[in-house]
Amino acid sequence: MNYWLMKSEPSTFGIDDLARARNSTSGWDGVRNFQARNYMREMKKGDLVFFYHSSCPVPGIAGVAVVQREAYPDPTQFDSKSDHYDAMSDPDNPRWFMVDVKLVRKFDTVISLDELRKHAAGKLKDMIVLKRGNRLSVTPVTKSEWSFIESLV
DNA sequence: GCCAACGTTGGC
DNA sequence: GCCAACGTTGGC
Repeated sequence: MNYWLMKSEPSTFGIDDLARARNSTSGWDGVRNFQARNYMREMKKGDLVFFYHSSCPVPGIAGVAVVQREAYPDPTQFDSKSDHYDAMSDPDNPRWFMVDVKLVRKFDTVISLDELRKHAAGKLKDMIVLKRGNRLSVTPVTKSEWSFIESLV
């Protein structure tokens, strides 16, 4: 089993939106970055995901979700009315993929980016999301990083 | 294949 | 709203 971190802006889709979704499950559409897409295609059902809130008053990890459905073509790429429409994508060879995730638990308080940074020289020294200039919206998390962060909850 | 220009992300 | 950092595009 593998571990991941996925970013979303809570003003668009936050952990509370996932909690309100049918079966607490939602598709994670709209990813338009090749590296992030490639990571999503590696995801297996049952993999665990940190749900990260970005571009908000307290950026950080808001809870845990689980991969419920493995990668499949993101329909928004073919919807000319969607913000995520991609005229270059061929329906016979789609560019963009998405997964479905189900909420496992919302943390009582967000593990803030500030708090994570306190460990940036220690246990979390290789964590991608703490690297300078990182913008990748889907990143792998190691087992040791995962366990350590869970211990901060 | 290089690289400048541009658009986007995301913390502050 | 600013701006550093980065990915992508497109001219050459």
